[in-house]
Amino acid sequence: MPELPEVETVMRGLAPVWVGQRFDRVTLHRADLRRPFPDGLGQRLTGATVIACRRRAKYGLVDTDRGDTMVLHLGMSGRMRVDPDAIGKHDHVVFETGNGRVVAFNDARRFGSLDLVETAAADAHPLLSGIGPEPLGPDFGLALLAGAFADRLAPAKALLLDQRIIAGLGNIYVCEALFRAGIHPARAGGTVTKARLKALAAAVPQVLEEAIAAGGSSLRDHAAPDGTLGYFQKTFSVYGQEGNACPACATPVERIVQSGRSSFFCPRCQH
DNA sequence: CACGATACCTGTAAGC
DNA sequence: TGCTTACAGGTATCGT
Repeated sequence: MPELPEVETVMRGLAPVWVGQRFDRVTLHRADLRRPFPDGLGQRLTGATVIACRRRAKYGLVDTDRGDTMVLHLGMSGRMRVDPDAIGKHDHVVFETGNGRVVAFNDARRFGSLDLVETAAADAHPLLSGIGPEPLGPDFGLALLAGAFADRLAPAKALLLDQRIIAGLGNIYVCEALFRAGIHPARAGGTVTKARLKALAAAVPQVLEEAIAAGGSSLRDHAAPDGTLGYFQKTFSVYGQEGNACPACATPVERIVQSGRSSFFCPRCQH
């Protein structure tokens, strides 16, 4: 589910519930997700007060006053359920804070992960150290894209999905950004024109900002951190629109599979 | 090194 | 209706 805008939305929603609050109880309903939980996770968090909820790439970071940072990844199906009516089957970790709020880390497919590292070393965490610049930050722009695309044979789609190049883009927003920039997803990176790279440099932050503003786009199994389901309806220009009219030229949107993943594009607008 | 394919796990929806 | 199959927003790892 979650790409950068969804994780951003989740962390923004978590902040008012957690920041300034102490973890009274942390209950683990299993010992691992994608990987084992770190030793002493519950003890290290219990009694700690949350200082900040933030995001890096698709990772949510929760800093505590003990100098620890919880690093959580929502995988494909992860959600943070706030004040759930009941603890369900896939609520793997349950956090109870001093304000009486309950947050459950729910992840049916268990592709997510949860780790705890020293805050000072968070950037050096093996999951985070190799990740490229934030697309909404100052280091992203035409120069970065031009450098990353130059001489590359890999398709534009694959380059944008590569977290070492840019942080936080996933299948949906890559499809949308390529559409806006008029770039065919299968075009080799090195053959994308300068003009289209420039359009892409503008399109990437644009699609992300719009999604964040919309409260995070979502598919059917995504919920806002406060449980609100109101933003299910966001539709995309090309993502998931196979056979539907391109919003720009009305040509039917096509789907191809690249590296086992669906790419949606307009065959007339994207080259 | 660059790139593609596959595995991980479960739920949902479409197809027969 | 029931069973089977395809597919899902991510990442790590293993071939070629």
